[in-house]
Amino acid sequence: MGLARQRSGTNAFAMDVLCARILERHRDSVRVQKPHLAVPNLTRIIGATLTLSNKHGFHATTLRQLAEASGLSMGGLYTYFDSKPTLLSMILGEVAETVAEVLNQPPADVKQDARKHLHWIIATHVRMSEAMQPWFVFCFMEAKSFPPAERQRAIDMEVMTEKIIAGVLKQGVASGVFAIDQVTLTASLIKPLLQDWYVKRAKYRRRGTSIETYINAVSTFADAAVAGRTRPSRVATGSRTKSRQTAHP
Amino acid sequence: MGLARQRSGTNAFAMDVLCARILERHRDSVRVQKPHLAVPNLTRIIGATLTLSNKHGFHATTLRQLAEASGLSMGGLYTYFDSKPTLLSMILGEVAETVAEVLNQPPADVKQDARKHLHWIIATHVRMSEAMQPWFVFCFMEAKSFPPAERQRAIDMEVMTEKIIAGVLKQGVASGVFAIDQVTLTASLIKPLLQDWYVKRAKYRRRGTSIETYINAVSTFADAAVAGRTRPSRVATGSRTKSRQTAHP
DNA sequence: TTTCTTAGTGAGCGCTCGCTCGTTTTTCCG
DNA sequence: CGGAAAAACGAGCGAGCGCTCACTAAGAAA
Repeated sequence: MGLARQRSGTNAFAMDVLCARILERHRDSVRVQKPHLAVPNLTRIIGATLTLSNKHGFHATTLRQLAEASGLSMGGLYTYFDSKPTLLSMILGEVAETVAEVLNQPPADVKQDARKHLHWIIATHVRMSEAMQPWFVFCFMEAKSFPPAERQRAIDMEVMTEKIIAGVLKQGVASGVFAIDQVTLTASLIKPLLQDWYVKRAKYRRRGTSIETYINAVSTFADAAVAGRTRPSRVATGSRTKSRQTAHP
Repeated sequence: MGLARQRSGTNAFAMDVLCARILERHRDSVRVQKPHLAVPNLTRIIGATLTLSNKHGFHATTLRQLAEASGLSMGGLYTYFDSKPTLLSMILGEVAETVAEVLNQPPADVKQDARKHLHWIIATHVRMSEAMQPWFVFCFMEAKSFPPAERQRAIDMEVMTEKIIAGVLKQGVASGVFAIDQVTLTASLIKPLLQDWYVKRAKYRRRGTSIETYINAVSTFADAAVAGRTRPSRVATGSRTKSRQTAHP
């Protein structure tokens, strides 16, 4: 909702926008009331948490490091969360909410055409994970050390994305555009192709692989796998929809 | 070398075989000399390390838990390694060595045919990761918290596998069997398909997806992506080579 | 100005960590 | 056997963890 109203031209995935959403959701547990103080502080806390955790792991990140990196004191941190696990669940919750919100609202014109829809999901997911890379890496790498409730939420998030893909594949098979005999398995093989972009981001950066090149390659790869009748020879490069998630550069 | 001499019928990827190889490599730092004591003890230590680390993370696994789970005392553990990071590098080193050894020695008949070779790599990698699942998961999930030297080794391992795939793709393009314009990028998209089997093993187990089904699906997927002229309609199910890594059930 | 509220501080608490070392138990061979 | 060498033990160490709380600074209300 906060996300849907986002003006185009503003980055809906910017740190401070996401952190403002976190604040809204945790308004009664965060003890700082004034947004003009709370938003920048929480932004620095979350930013430091993502940076440090993605380097050494969340468990290995100490609150003293976090205090130093975010410019607050030990006690100051505890006016923004009541325990270290809470901090973790703030991040996970925001990612889960955002992913669900974005992927479940494809533009109307895209829904009609299974192949278009598949390409939209690929492009949207890759671009979203690019804009929120530290967040995605955090969820992926730390999921196993989450407390049970958060862990289940991470699994649900994974399952949801796969179900969305599977749904599109099924639609494509029904309308005769795709020819797949194991829809679920195919969907679960497309998923890791989306994840590779953020899990191994450093490798692609080193090689100079652009996000458009990557989206194009995955789309071509997926097209070949779903083996439709009308097989396009190439996916248009840089084809962006008008939707908000492409607002960032 | 220890691996190459393995008799067929014996599981070359069994815990105790791998741990015996670790002992050999660390003979001068392990203080227990007698193999009939050292092998079973180290096997229990490594086993407990993998189990506990894959559940909570290596960093969160304490030496007291490890002592309890392996049936040794705190002090007893330290006759097998001199520090916690050493224990980590024992595991990583063994995986790196084994992967390199196995994937770099394809059967002679397979080397000639690029498509066969690609299928062999897929089947071999998936079967190896199945037999050594906890080891592979450990390396994948803990890589970011390795000390720099070990971390580089993990990256090298990743790069090596990808290079092997890329090499086969290049060969296939040269011999006209494959038609790909971005060999490296295609290779780096095949890699996560191999990893998904062990990273998300629980999901596939829950769904009852057999290893043969998975190998077959990935092979078909890859075949479609490399878009050769002579396109086989289906990969033979359960086609095993005579090589040692298929000895386990 | 004075008072009251909110945001932020940091030394210190209880606890557990990785690791050590003097001691005890087990093994093995003459 | 007996006894020395090898292996295993586990209480204890200093360090550093997550977290607390008596406190101060600063802005708003009176």
